[in-house]
Amino acid sequence: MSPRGRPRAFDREQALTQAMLVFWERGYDGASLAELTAAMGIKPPSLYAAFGDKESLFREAVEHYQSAHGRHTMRALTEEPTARAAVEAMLRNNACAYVEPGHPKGCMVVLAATNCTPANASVWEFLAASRDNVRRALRERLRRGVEEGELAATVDIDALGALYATVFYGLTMQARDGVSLDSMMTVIDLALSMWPGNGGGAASTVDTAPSAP
Amino acid sequence: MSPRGRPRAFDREQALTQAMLVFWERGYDGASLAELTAAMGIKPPSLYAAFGDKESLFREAVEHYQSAHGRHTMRALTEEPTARAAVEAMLRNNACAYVEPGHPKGCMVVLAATNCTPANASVWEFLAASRDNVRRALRERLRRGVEEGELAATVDIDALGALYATVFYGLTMQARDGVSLDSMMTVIDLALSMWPGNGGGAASTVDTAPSAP
DNA sequence: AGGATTCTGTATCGCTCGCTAAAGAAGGTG
DNA sequence: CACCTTCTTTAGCGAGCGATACAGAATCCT
Repeated sequence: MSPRGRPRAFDREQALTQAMLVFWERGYDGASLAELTAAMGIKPPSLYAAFGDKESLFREAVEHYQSAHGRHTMRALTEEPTARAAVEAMLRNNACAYVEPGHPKGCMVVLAATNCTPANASVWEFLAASRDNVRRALRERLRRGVEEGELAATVDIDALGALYATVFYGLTMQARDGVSLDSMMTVIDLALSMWPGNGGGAASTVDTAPSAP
Repeated sequence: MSPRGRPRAFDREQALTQAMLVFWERGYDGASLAELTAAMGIKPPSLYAAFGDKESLFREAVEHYQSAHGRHTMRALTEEPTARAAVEAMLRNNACAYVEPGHPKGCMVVLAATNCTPANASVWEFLAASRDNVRRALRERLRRGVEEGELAATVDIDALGALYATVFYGLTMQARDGVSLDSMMTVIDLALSMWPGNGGGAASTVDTAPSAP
């Protein structure tokens, strides 16, 4: 039951990966069709036949990114046994992913369209919605932590969620600006040292400068 | 001693302000000459005569931004009496500035060129250098805090500086994504609650959900 | 006044953008 | 084999980009 007509001469998945890398590094507007087709090893008509237009290709590239590199985030927030472990895993796994060799630094969902122009408004909203999903999942995980007795009922869920979201998105800027993984891990140490009910507070944590587990 | 020739028919400072607003919202690449000249109320030849080329105009716009809106940052880090007050003023003043009406949200130095393309590489480096200046000034202020006895000599200056830089840059993403000033202020409350030697730690701060001073 | 100088508006320039028409190439199906 | 379908290639479309040539207008200096 093979498809009729001339078979496709390139690997669609592989081409999509290359497109993702270009979008990741250049952003949506900054990635030109010329650079995309060159990286994918195909000509424009093949791209349009296989992926639609530039925006459709971008959306597929983002989904590919989320399943290949951003996977940690939602997995941590849904599968880790405790809220604290979830936040820690989310931050540490992403920090590691941000500086892996072989791809641009930082989070594609944050960096691929920071400016909203009339031309890319729908792309911006697409990424903004994804970022809001993370914020919502983070709050939800904290709420579950309260429900399960891990966190005191008096803890301000929204405030704590906003703090770790801020750190989360700040790490992407740090990574893109070339900050080392060690530095990011120490930032995460500090950010987690103020987890509610952690006891000692920040000072002791800073003084002993612990390393990541 | 007036200049010879036909006098300029527009206010250079005012035109620069309008250009700054366009770059702030659209980013360097996303701001077209058409939109810039329309906002400035002038035609392309006037722009090129007064500002050079697009990149020179952008650099001037960034300098204008830094003296008009980013002024708080370096002022706080150099003029506040204590390191803690400096960090707090830097974060709070910027959070307020990020959501002021009348201009785009978030920090222009962070948002105007997040992606580095061959065409805008020098612009990217210009902004990245400015961000590194903030990191350096932040570390320097903390180091001074140790020198003056405000912070214990055992405190890890680099780690603490990296943490507040991460929060600082994360706040810009939060602001651009529409997070409220209240939420950002609460994030700053939490981030400051783990200042070394703060005593109680985070839990009590979260429980009482204090408001900003 | 007359000339020198500088700014302004019109009308482009060459280039790159995202995208596509048209023809040839490679497979299946009779 | 002829025929149909689908992909690939070449070539180029209209639009928008950053930047400018040119002529006219406004000011100063002599």
